[in-house]
Amino acid sequence: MEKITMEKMVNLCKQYGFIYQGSEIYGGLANTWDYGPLGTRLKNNVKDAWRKRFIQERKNAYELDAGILMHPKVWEASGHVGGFSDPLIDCKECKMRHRADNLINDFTNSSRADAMSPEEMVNFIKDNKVPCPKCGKTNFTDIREFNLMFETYRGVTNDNKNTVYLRPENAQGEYVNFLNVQRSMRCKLPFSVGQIGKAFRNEITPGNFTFRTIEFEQMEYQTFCKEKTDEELYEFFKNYGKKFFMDLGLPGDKLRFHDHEKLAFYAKAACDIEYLFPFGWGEVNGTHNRTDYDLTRHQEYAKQSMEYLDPETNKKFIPYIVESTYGLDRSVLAVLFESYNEQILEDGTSRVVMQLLPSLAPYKVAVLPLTKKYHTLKAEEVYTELSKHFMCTYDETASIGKRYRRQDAIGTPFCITVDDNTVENNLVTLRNRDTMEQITLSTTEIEAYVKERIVF
RNA sequence: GCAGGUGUAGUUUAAUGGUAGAACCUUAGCCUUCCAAGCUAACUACGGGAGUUCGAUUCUCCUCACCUGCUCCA
Repeated sequence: MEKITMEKMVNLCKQYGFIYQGSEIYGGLANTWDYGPLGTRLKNNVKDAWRKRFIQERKNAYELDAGILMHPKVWEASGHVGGFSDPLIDCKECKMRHRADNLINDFTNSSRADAMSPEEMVNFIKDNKVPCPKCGKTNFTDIREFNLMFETYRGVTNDNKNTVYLRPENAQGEYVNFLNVQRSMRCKLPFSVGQIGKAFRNEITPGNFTFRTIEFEQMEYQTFCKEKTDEELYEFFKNYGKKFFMDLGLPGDKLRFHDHEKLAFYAKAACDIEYLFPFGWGEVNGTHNRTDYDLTRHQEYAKQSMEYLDPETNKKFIPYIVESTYGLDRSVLAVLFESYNEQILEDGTSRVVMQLLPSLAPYKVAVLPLTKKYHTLKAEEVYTELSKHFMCTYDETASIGKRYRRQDAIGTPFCITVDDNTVENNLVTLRNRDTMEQITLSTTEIEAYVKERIVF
């Protein structure tokens, strides 16, 4: 089997309608991608799979759909405004860009820069002649703050007071609604609130196709709990997450845990799940123990109590949060890479097979009339009926062999051929993509046969 | 954002200072009763801009995008 490169995957995705370059006719906008008809189906199926595992099949789990635009104070409370832009600095000699805080911390082997202002960092670097790690010289630009949030404006004037931000993470939607959900759904700790939605980060880094984009979709899961249980839950979600990816068809030996040594300011523990992409290990999930940091901050900034009243002890406290975030675009990309399979057949020709799980495949069934002349009407009838139950496609052009190959290339698990036997006896031939087996089924049996095999 | 590379139909590519040839794909027709058959047609390209030139896809500059590496990643 040939190893697939990133470039090949980009072309494949374009050719078959999974993913197109964003704004392509204008030359593209860097690190934006549009999902085509098949990519959209695949993505939705991954969402549905996640929803099933994390909302439907779990007790005390609820889904939320919060706004992308939130009150600006949310981002002050969360720490994204102000203290949370990267202090970037460039070496004038070799043009290498660095983070000033990392430069100082690495130089002093401490974390002293974390408490410094940008001016203090610049002065420290000058006074101590901190060298550029690449060229060894000390000749840096001033610090330029790079805020990762996209800004937009509320109202008709571009007045600073009306600045609002596109959310850089979804979690705050759950946090600010913590008490709403708790009250209206009558939740007891621990309970979870999940959300699927877009987030935006104004990053300057390269993309690796859809792995890193400026607009991306997350599936995330916030579990509110008592402090005494959080370690246990944290471990649980790490493992539950890995199982989820394996259920998507990713093999265990291409998944690994990666514990963070350097923790974000709010986290007590952080662990990524990484998948082995062609370009190396890449994060597909992050599980964090965010402690009571976020709710405490919101209580402070909003001047609203964020406390939960424990009905057993009648004591009030701010819950701890275990967050587990799944990168949707990254999950889809991993599934695409894992599914790609180019097979050499006995006659020497090859077929590209996207071995997507039937539950994830964009189309579950392709209806193919054996000949255009005699079988089209009956085939359309079969197609119309099956379309009521799941996504189907229909193809009557070119030879039957070519049509099988087309479906192989987009991962359709089942092809149904309509021939004389269908017209006369309502019997179709169903061909399985993975086993290449062909069975004869009555038209009334197809629905049950397929439904049984597309459950996630 | 840095360094290197790439940019010709949907894809893979050829040639050229005188506006481009192919294969596959796609579409239509003929044929065809199960795995990219054949025949006949059709469609479609020099990433964008500026400059040099009588003339630029080709040379120069700028720009945009992608790829690889670095860097970064809440």
